[in-house]
Amino acid sequence: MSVRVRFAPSPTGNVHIGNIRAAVFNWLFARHAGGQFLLRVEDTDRERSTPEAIRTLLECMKWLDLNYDEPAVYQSAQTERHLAVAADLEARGLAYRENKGGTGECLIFRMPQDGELRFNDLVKGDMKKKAKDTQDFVIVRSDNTPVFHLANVVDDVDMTISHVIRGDDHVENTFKHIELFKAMGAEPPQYAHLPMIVNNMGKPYSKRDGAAFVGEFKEQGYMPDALFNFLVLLGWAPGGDREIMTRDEMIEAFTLERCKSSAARFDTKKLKWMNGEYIAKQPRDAFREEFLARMKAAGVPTTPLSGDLDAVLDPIQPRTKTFNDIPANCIYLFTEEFPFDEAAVSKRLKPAGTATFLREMSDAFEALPEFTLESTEQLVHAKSEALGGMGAVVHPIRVAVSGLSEGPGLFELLVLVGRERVCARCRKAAEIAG
RNA sequence: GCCCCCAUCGUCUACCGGUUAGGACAUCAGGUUCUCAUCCUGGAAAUCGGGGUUCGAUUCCCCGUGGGGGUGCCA
Repeated sequence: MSVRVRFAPSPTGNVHIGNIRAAVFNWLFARHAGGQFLLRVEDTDRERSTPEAIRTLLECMKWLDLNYDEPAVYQSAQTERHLAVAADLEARGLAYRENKGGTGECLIFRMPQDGELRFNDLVKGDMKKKAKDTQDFVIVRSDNTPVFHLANVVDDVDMTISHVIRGDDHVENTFKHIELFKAMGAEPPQYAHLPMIVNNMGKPYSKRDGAAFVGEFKEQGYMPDALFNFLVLLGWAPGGDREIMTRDEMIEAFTLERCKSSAARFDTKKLKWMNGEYIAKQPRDAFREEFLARMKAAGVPTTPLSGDLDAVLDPIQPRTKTFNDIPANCIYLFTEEFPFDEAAVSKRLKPAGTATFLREMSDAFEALPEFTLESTEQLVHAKSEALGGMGAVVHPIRVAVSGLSEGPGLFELLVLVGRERVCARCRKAAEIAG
């Protein structure tokens, strides 16, 4: 039987990180097996399933490059089919009507009462449950709309899904779903239930724990490949010591047998580290594009005060952890209107004598026959001997010129800013220093 | 309450009966460097508890404890 899997989210306007992880695993599984990965939009909730919400979902898929092999299926278009199956089930006595809860008659599917129900979960292993511990369940509401269980199974049958890979929270549902498959005379798919992604408290990861939706990671400046790679490592490991991998390597190595069945905590620190690794290795063109977008969004000019853009990007790219910290980290290279970091000012500019020192430096820079990496370094070295250490010279200059206590190498920075501006900034900082 | 599942450093994980229990993030201490980032070296850091099975258990089984999930005319 050929491998056909699906990602079946309901479009709510946001795609939860745990949900997209399921999509990632489905995608990897399909690609590894050379099968099909399909998208089914479970848009039966008319309230929340707006065109906007669907667009957001599709954008997330695209952003993470989770390409699907057939046109997306919209569940809302299958309602007639769901109800037809329900009617058939009722006609065959497999479901019955009852006014449960007094809101009108609904259709209830009959679960077996004797024996044991079981299935082999590809991640969790042999799963079993006594039939008496299960309950009949509603498949069509009193307002004649199909319930999730029915719609989900009917669609899986129609789409000839071979493997259902989904979150842990569906384990119990599986016993119901399998009975539904059997009632429809269909072979149940293979199941694989993925562990949940939890927060520091071990609770399901939610908005309260930080970025919880794919869109938020995008906004915060994470690269899709980095997020993808990080997500893959939550509940799965390729074996050996590999962590940062290309998609092809992941596809090659991915198997459900290597999936864990215990919950995984979402560690933002590691994601951030990984993102930095991906950004550093990113082609310059892609980085430049993202850089420009972030600067524009922050309202910062995108033409360097001097030199060409790539000369500025050289020292910036390897230092960038997330795209959204770009503007603050290099604004001083693009405008004179840059802020001074308070802590840096009090530590490096406030000490007595700094004002005088900066004015001297300004004069000294002015007097240099040429303003280069070598000449500035030579000058600073000379000064440092008189002042007891490079640090005493380098730090105040750095803060004066960039407003920050960290960044590219000082001489690189000086040349990037240019002599004229360096001198002006030193004098201006001298005033701040008092 | 009842049902189901899970359990290795702080975190993500490797190990599929015999290892000084490995790696990564984070962290700490050095080194390189003008800062930061990078890079290099080193440190601290784990098998939830109790029973079995076995010559030998992190690994297999049982119980306990802890955590999670389910128990909707939500999905």
